Amino acid sequence: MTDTKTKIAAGLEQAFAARGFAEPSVEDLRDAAGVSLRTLYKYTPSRADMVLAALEHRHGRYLSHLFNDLPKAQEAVLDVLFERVGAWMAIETSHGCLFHGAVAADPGSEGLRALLARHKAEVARRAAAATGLDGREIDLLLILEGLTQAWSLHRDTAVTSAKRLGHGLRMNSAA
Amino acid sequence: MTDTKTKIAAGLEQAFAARGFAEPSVEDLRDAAGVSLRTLYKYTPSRADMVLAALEHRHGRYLSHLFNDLPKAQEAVLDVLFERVGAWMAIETSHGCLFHGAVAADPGSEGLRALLARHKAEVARRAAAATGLDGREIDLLLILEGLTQAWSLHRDTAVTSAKRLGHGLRMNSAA
DNA sequence: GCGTAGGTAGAGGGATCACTCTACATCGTC
DNA sequence: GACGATGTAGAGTGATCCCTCTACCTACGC
Repeated sequence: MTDTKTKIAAGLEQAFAARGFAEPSVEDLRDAAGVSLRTLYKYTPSRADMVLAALEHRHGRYLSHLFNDLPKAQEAVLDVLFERVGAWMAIETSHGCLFHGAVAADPGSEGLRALLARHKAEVARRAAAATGLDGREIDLLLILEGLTQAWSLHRDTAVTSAKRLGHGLRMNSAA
Repeated sequence: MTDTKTKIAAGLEQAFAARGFAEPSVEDLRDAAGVSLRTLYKYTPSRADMVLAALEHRHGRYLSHLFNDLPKAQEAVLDVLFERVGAWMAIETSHGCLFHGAVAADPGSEGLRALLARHKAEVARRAAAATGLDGREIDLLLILEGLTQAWSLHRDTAVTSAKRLGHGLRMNSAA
């Protein structure tokens, strides 16, 4: 049996991703987590902690999805990354970044903001490393963010647009 | 006296922008709108309608802020637009796009999704028209979205990054 | 002077919610 | 076979929330 903590985190992540952060009640979250209310509160002592646990779990899954088993040739990596973002959106979330959504739902939480910053920084860092575009972390992050947001309205068109912007990035990288 | 409807919409917009969509109670919103509870419900018969009214108001203000009094020379317009986005974020919102935030807070609302789509489509359309980059609406939208999201973490660095990406866009636009 | 339109003030209902607590089940270990 | 750790089941509590409703006020046209 998978240990209880990750089972809870996985269930919470699914619930928040599917229904947003405002709507699901703690009892809904209990059902999604597949444990009793007492156990749920043992691992996540408040509803805010449930949000944090869900995002922490998603962070790990997102990094794996994007960066595992990338092609060796660095020129090919960028397109693959953008395609994987599109695939992630199609499978996991119909709308925007869950981390930004969590902060938007509760702008007063310092813990959420810190987690968001950490998540984005690590995505940008690993994207730059994987593509060889060191020093261009923020350019990469901007395209990735734009793709994530625009995908919900434009699907594959947004992916090809991100690829085009990414290629331009590599061109004037040499300059 | 400004008419009651816009006074309410302006107050609601400020309240949601400052405190998110989940936290403020209807009584908080009443205080922000500066009217009585009865009048508030007369113009916006449910809390969901209050969200819609606030976003409708912001839509108009955002378009004015971005597109009024742009320079005549189209080559200069793109940079001005990105700077205005940065200025908007600094003044109006510390975090992300309010429209995306509203959808994230209540993913089930069809009305919100429709409003989001309309808002983004009009921003992209007018940005393309103002810059002369017709046919590149989605590229422009992707940069604008990326800038809006990344600004909260990287401030001016995100603006200069958007400018760089925008210039690349113009270059291979000739190709 | 009076009616009407559009406003204020605020109490109250009915429902929901986050969270706690009691009582009981299961299982591996000595 | 007793025990401690870890789990389930679910009722109860106090607070909060959205929304309605009654009662009253003010400005203005005729």
